[in-house]
Amino acid sequence: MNSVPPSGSPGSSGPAAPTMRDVARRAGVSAMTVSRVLKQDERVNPVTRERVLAVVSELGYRRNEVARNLRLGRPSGMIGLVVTNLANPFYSRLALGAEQVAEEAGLRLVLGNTAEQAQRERELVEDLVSRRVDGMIVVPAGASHRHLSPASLGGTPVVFASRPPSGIEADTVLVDDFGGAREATAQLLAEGRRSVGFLGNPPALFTGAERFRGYWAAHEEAGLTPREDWVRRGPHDIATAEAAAMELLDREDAPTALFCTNNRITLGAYRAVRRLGADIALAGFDDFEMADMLGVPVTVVSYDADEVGRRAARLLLDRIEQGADASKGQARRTVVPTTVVRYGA
Amino acid sequence: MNSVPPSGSPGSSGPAAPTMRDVARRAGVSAMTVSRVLKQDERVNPVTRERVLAVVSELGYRRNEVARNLRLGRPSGMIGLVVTNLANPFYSRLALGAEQVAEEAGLRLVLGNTAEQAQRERELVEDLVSRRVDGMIVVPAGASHRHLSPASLGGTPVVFASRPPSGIEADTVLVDDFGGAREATAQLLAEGRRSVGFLGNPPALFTGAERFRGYWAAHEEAGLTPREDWVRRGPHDIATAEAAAMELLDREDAPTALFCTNNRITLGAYRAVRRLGADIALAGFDDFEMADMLGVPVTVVSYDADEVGRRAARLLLDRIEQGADASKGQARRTVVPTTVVRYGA
DNA sequence: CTGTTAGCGCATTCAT
DNA sequence: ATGAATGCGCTAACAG
Repeated sequence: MNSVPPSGSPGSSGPAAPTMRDVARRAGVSAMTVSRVLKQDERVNPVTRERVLAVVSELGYRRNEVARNLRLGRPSGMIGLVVTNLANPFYSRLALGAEQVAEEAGLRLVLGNTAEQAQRERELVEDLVSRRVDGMIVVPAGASHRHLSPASLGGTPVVFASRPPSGIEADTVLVDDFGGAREATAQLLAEGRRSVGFLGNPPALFTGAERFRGYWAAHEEAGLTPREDWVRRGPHDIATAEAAAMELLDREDAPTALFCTNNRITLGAYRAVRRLGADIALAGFDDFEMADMLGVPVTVVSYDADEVGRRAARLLLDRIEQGADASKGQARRTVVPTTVVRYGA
Repeated sequence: MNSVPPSGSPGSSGPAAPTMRDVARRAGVSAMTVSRVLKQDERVNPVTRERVLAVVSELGYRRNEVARNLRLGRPSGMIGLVVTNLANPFYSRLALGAEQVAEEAGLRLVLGNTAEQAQRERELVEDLVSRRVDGMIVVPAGASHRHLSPASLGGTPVVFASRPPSGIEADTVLVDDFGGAREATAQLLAEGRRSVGFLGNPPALFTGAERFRGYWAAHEEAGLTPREDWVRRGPHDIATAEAAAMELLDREDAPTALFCTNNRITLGAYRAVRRLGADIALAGFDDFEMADMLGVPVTVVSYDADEVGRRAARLLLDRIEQGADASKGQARRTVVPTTVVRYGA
């Protein structure tokens, strides 16, 4: 599918990048000496060093890191980042956080977007292993993740982010989906909104299931049981959320509040509330700008998406440093905390 | 299916990934035959092929693409993407667009974030060249871009995105900053808002300068001259934009409309308008959700950020295919169009 | 201090 | 249809 070979140069190959030998020849030394100079090896005659450096800059020579890594038996010095949807700000922040940590360790990030397609994920991961990445961070797409086990990856360390692996053990960074949803829902209930509807992610998605669990738990702790007919687990964008909210709110026994599983859903619900002019309180996962300017009470579950990426990268770096023993040791799981923020009406 | 990695030495280095020779030995053939099988070379005995493939799957062997590319004298099959701020949705969409096109060509994306620091950009670019990327897409940060010329990059093709290079010629993809700003401002003027303030980016930024030019041009075309004291080029986030807008609007001779150079500025201005309860029309670059629900008239300059990334990637692929002749041929410049959308009061 | 030898994993060329 | 030699660019390990 995507195995189109990288385009070589069909025509006249341009002036090939100079090699160490080119530098060596021009400086009247051996390649080894050039190598030593570039490696900051102290035991090189200062005069020789200067001469070499002069030629290096004259020729615009750059050490070929690819060949270097090969010779040193090292991986590529890159880590793979496989996300499901880079257009989602959550994942671009995650990428940013991961990039920061990787950068500090001198590692580069190779990006892949799966668009939630398990098949693409498979190919991507395969390709990254073939490129000898040091490790990878994956937001898993499909249901089965056996193809992501260290074994089938030839030992390349993997860290899961945002969603846990199923069927295998591996380091994982999650958001406190359950706790955040529970706290936000509890907030609504505590404010006297006793009938809270649910709008959002399908249960097949880990985050969807967890947030629904939290919504439910908050009710139980308040001695309540949510009404199933106030639960809508279909909407996935602003438009469908708006429609679902309209349908939920525009009737006799409508709920007096809604819990939404992400900010797109919240925005859709908000539109419905505005159109109906009803006194409905909103709560939702994901903070967003303007939440305080909406004119209706909004409770938001906020968290640091960058931190998810940073932690994932740190876990991965740990594994990478462990080398062969990476597969040993317990899989670690860390949960990034959430904060519930209440914006006044 | 189940691969049992050979138990490695108890020391440090884990079970090294199997090589072609390992496969060859186990299959009782030469490495060359394995290579041929993996290359889909037809002239291999079908029986031999099957035997080899069996061992490949048994050992979980993966061809080392790094070594392969080195041997073939090819670059790494990756393209570098250097952006100034991945947290900005514009750039994450750009990345997504570039990834799509790269993916189709079988190329991977290597990501780097400069945080607008020229020094980081320099290092990043240097590193990418050393890693032998096929080419790179850069949103340039500093003022001088000579370090990004094909010459100082050893011939690695570069495409500029969002901002043009200064001092060198290179393929570039821009957004119609001028046209969009002009049209949005003209819209305000046509609606009878004859006094339009300006809020936004410093002129040092290309986009800031262009959008200001557009703002100015719209006035001239209407036979007007903007009042300098209605221009605020300092604000860079919501808070500072809100403050600047407050200061601009809360006085006798306040403008009746504001043009904002990006959506963060627009949101800040909106906050000020809401707080003052004044009849102020807003126009701004960048579309955003909820623009139609703000309760004040808002005109927005919308454009396809993915398209910027896609076009940049296509230009780059062109250059890459040209091979040595990449430096030849005119630098091409393409401008992604903008659409002005008017959201009712 | 500096050079020579050898080889990382793979594929081209030339053999058989 | 298959294998042996050779080298991509680089560097550890040994000379000297």
